[in-house]
Amino acid sequence: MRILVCDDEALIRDVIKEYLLLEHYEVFEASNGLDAIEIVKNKDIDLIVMDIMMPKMDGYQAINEIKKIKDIPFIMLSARGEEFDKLYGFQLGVDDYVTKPFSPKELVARIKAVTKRIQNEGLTFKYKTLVLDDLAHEVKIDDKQVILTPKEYDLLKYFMQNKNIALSRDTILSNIWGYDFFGDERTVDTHVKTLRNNLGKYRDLIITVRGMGYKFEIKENE
Amino acid sequence: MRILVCDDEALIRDVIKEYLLLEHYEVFEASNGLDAIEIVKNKDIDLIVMDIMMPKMDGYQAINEIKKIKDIPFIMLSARGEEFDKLYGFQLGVDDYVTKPFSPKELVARIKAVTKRIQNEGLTFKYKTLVLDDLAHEVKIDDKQVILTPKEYDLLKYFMQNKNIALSRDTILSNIWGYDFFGDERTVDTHVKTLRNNLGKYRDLIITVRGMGYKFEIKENE
DNA sequence: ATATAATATCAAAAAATTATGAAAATTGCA
DNA sequence: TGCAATTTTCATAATTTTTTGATATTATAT
Repeated sequence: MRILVCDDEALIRDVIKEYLLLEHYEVFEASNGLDAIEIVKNKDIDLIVMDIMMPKMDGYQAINEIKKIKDIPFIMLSARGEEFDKLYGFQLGVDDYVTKPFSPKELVARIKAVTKRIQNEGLTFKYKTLVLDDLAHEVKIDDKQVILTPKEYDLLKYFMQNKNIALSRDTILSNIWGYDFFGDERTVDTHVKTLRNNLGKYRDLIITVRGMGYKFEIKENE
Repeated sequence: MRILVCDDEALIRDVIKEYLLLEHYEVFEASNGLDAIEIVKNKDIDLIVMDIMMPKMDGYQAINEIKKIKDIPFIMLSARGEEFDKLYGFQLGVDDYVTKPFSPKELVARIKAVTKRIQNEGLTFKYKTLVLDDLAHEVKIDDKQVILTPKEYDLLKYFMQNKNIALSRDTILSNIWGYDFFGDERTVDTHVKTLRNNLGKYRDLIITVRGMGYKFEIKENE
């Protein structure tokens, strides 16, 4: 997974780079939009971390140019207080954004989330006649489509990606709701309930692990 | 899990402490970097919450010194508006940081996230056909799942982690129930009983050490 | 062998956890 | 904006687990 970090401050680039290297990403650096475009042309970049405020060509312009070349996911860095209108007005194609000052861990978590999304893009998860087609974003049982709400869909996908692993409510929350969800843990229970109801004969695949959380359990030899 | 909170403001320390105690962390306090170093030397601290701005020795210096002694995860507290450069120039190895004013809930959530990473997870313990798979949070004997209650599971895991070591009821209680359990020591006996029953042919692995406690004894050469 | 101390067992009470249903809040969209 | 769908919260029911305390059993020293 190759990541391009574009920021005019070398210090920030370095810090981000250090953290990403720890996670075994391949990291490229650019100090301005023009350099970034050059790198995108020559390297097979999977994700770009782009600062908005930069001399010469700002982050928005750079993204515009890059989008013409290749469709790459972006995470934007913005200084606190930068106009949110502009931020929101732009967001076609921006996958996430992070406000400075940010915690390195937060940035890495978001990058991970996006890259994970990329890696699982279009994957299909199956168990017997239960099929989750992520590209079509639909779920079928016995070849018949099952209508799920967005959260139910995310939850099922997360379960299928992590089959046979006991997942705490906390883990589920931070992976599906985001690390910054500070609501009630019981929320998970409710969604498990509705998801189970929608899974019909497969409802028992979601096992309650008392004192722990839930587990999507499938016996491999069937 | 032992946490050291280092901040020159007693009020802030107290608030953090209150919240952490609710989560059953053991909390130590230091009002300056020097004290923090002393505590790290003498107590087995698992995580440090460190304010950056402090008199005498600031948070950065303290971290530098502590890192020489022991590699402990840090969460930094920084006042909003503290120089961005300084913040980023330093914190390789800082696991997260939180900007003041922060919500206690947020801080606790971040602490939880870091401590969770620390704890050994996903391990598998085996003895002959007795297998404890911690990731799946399940126990099997002869490839057949054995249903255990949470306490039984924790107890078995603890035994398997400490095989061939005689463990007093007191030690077992403080490790599985927590240091703040004020109940009867006989409680352990009851759980040992039910665990033995569930272990079937392996029930004799748990040996009673009269006048002392219990021991999970396995002969390595079998 | 017997007394004594420690452990094992048991079942009922207490506590904790999860499931569920419904209301309230939020979000997304026409 | 207002409607419909979704998400979240919250109270209560259902279930499971934990603890307690009484009694039985076992081990040990004399």
